[in-house]
Amino acid sequence: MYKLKYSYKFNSIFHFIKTKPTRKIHLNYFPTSHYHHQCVGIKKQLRNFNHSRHFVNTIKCPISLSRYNCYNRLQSTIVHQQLKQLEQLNYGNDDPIPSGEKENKIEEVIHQQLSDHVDDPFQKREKENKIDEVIHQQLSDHVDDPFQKGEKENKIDEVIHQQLLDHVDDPIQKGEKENKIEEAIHQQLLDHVDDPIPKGEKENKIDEAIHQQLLDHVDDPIPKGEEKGGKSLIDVENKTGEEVWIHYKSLSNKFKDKLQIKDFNKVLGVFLRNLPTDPVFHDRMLTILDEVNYRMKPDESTYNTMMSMSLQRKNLEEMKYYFDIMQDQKIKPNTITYNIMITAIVRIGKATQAFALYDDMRKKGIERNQKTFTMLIQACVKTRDVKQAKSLYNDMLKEGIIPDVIIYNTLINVTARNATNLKELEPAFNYVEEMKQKGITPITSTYSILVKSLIEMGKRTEALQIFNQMEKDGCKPDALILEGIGLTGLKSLIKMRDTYNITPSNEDYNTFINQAIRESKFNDAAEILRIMLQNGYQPDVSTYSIIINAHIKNNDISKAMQLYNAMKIDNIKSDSYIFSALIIGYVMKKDIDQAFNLIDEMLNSHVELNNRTINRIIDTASEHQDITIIQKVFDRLLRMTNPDKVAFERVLWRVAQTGQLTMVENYLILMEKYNHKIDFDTFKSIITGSCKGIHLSEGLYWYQKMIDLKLRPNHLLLSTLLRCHAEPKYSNKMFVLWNDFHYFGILPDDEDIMFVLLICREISSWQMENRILRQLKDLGYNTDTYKTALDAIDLQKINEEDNNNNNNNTKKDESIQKIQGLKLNTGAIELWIKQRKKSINAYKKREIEIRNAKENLQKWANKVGIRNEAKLDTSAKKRVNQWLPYSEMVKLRKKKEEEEEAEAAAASATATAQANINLNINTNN
DNA sequence: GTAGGGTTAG
Repeated sequence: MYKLKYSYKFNSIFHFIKTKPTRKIHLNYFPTSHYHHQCVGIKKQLRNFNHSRHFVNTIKCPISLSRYNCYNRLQSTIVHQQLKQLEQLNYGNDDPIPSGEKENKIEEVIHQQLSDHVDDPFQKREKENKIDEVIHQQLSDHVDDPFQKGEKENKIDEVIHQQLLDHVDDPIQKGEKENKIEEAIHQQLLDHVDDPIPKGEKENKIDEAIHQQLLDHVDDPIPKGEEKGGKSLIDVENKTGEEVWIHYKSLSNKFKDKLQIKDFNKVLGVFLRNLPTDPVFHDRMLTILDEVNYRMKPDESTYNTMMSMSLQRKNLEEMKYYFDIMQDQKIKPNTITYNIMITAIVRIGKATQAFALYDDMRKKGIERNQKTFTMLIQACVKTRDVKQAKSLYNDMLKEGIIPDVIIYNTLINVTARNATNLKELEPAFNYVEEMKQKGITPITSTYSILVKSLIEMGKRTEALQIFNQMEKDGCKPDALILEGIGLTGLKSLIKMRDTYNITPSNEDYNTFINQAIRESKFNDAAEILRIMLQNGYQPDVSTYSIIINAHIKNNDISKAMQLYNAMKIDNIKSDSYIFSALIIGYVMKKDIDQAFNLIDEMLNSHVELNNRTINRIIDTASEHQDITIIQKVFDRLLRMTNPDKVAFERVLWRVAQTGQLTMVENYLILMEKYNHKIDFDTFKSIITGSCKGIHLSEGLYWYQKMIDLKLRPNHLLLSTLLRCHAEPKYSNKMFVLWNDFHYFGILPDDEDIMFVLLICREISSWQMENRILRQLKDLGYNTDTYKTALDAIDLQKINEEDNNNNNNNTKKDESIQKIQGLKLNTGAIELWIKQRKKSINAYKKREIEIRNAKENLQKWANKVGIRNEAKLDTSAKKRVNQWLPYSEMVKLRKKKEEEEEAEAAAASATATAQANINLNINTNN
């Protein structure tokens, strides 16, 4: 099977298929989901071109985008590919058809094909939905009767609700200054946004003006002289993103032909800057990239801008896609390209990958600059490696790069974050001295970092010294450093305004409001908002977001929605955080319909329903006792998005808590249908879910299933299972699990060992206890420690029982105490759990012992385990037989890989010989 | 004003 990479042009794929008529093809065309529909389109195209006998598969999309996005994207991308393809296939190079006619024909064909394509995903979707419906009906048939438990939950709900109401109402009844959020802040924000009509009118006028300009522009013939004059043909200066978009759309094809790559890049740059205020610019940027790809070759700036877009959208997969595709197109990444990649990777905390990119840069001779090193030093925050930061700083100096204030701040930050005492913080102060000597003035955040670190150490006096130092250095405080020294909310605002004579920024105001709300000083928050509005500052997304979130936390969705609607009038676009908060609010209230209305609105305004939000929604729905809630929610999510594997697994985790095997199975079927691989993590979710719901036999059922599928458990899973079975009545099952530690070569930790040994004591199985101690000895453990721990606990237990018996006839309340004590201490396990902290500390110094045990265990798993087979119980024996020794497995895997490589090499050779096209062929796997 | 960095948050 061939796997075609996404970077190949549609034509190349066609050629390839023509030359390899009998091959199965795995069409791995584009990794993002709007391209998923292109795959659908291409499949259809292939069928149109009589290649139906070729089996073309699409891959699953790693990114979930709404179908709305797909719909929009479909038009621009497919048109260009089809144009190219039609030009070559239908008309060749000699062009027998007069140009006007040709264009019309192409347009006709495209139009036809486009409408085919547009319909296709939806038709397919409909069919799928029907299947879903059936499955979901089946699933909901299996719902556990939730009402018994539900009643209890409702009561808890009631109590909480009452508490919240109390919390909100109390101040008013008492007439205290601290108020609920309601009237005060809320009303101000609402008042602020009255009168939407004048704004609308104003906008209409702007629209008209732009429209007129455009008409003028289009009518104007393009002056020929300007073409090569280097003067830009498209004017983006002093224009809003919206204006540029309208301008761009109005340009004729002929005019666009005259545009150079620089012009397109400029437009992309404008759109990028507009992305934070309106996510619709994401689609617009993709459209521009399509046009560039159609008309010419993008350059590194084009892709850098696209990657910067991905950086903003926090979409690393998308970014990697651009990074790969630009190299496929033989466009060389530059410093900026790498800086963007490194920034993104450091932000997700993968320091080693970031350093690998740095090495890559050095190998390729790509210059590093200040920004590169800032991010690399920043990566050391995550690895807690101050030395590495220092050495990177030295590397930087060696390369002749002059440090600036941000580099110093980062260095100081790395040092401060890892300092636990004044001595460790000293290098940070040295950096401050060094920068001052080099004539670089520290800024507020420089002091801020130090103050924060000192406060965390409990060094308040020193923190205040730094704050005073800042004032002496002529540096003005901001909301953050004031918070550092303990000033927040309204107090902080007044201090800033009256003592320091500083006009707070919009961010300062937002911080103050946030602080006040956090401290439940709602009247203060309202006052801050009043001052803010009075001073002519407009509330922005953050202001709204802070207050909406406060409402949601107070369980007041209607107030939150009022503000949401107010934002619309205020013409501020809600971001994914706001939507997410509101949707969660509705799910908490079990109002699924409203939640999904909001999701619809969210998608319509081009805010992506990201996996983070999807998973939050699922988690919130999970918390309801009523299992149908999460089923309903997930069902509807499936209809409109493409939830990731983790989302499925979260649902499985919750569903498994009901202990219903068929329900779990149905979700597994569903998961498979959505092309998600069912692997260890999937079973981990199911098994831990079963354990949480105390459905132990179901948990073991899935565990067995997992092993049947030749999936290997890890320590955490085995340990979890072992712990749930740590009761005398489950002792047999527990010993099977204990054996599995050895079969799978997983080293039990001290807690695991104690759990098993304690159960042996509880059921008085000396034989088993001895066996386990022998095994441990084989592994190189010092078994005396465990024996001592066991004996200590046993003694206590006996003592307590004795006491209890002796005191039986004394004072009544004392005996009640004893009975309660006994209840808590039934079983040695509980007793040990209470004390285990001590014992774990006692074992801490045994690192070498544990390392040796690991090695021994591996040997044991490979050889001894099988030799000792006779001693094992039957189900364990079966398991051992299923599992080859590790080294055998490695050998087999290597052999398989080699075979596949050989096959691929042969296939590749023939492919290149037959088709003289630039196609890379990868083996599957 | 073609693209990239630190301190804070929902």
